[in-house]
Amino acid sequence: MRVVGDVFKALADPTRRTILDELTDRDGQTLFEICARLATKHGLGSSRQAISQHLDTLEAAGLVETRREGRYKFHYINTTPLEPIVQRWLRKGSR
Amino acid sequence: MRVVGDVFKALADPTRRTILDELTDRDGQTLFEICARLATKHGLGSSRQAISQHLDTLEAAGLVETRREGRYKFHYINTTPLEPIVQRWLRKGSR
DNA sequence: TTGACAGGCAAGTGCTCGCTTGCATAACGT
DNA sequence: ACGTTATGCAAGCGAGCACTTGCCTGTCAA
Repeated sequence: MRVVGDVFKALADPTRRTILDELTDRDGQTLFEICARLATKHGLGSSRQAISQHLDTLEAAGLVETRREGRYKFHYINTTPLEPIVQRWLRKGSR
Repeated sequence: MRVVGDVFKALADPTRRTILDELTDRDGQTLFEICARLATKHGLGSSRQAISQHLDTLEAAGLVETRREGRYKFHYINTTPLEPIVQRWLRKGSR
């Protein structure tokens, strides 16, 4: 069962936010692609297992969806859970 | 120094999100008011010190601003840091 | 079939976080 | 002045989290 708090917990970690940045820049990357580009472009030295667990967390929150193809697993960002999150407090406050 | 990650960390805890709900419903409450209304309306049995620390976290993130008046300290919600947070990934992905 | 490649599973570790506990400070009423 | 009310500060504890380590499964090319 997926709850709202999972989205916030997934966004709490800076590495996971950078992963979402990467998938925003180039959608549908594999695990190894993400590892390589995080190291080069963002200067993060996270291991493969660490990033794999981060992707699991993001997938559990519904922010990342995956597609298997042979021995490759492609990761796609899904921004659907993002919008209603903040609107919760913006409705009455803004305008 | 206030960083972007503080906002996400502040939103990661369900109790702090409920506090923001309460301040959205009635802005400018004191610490004891928030404690009482969290207990009655939301069924949360958090102690005074716990909520005080949560308010410190929210204030450090810029989501809550305070105003001293005598022995009372009023807490006001500030939704300004909220909007640019999610827009970061919604730009390219949605629409 | 053998080896290399892409990814998964699970136990253990160190650190952070939420919460408690206990005492301290400051403002107000009487 | 005294007690009460509203809040602050700081050390300590237990649970959760990010990360590592080690091994295992499945896929493809030669």
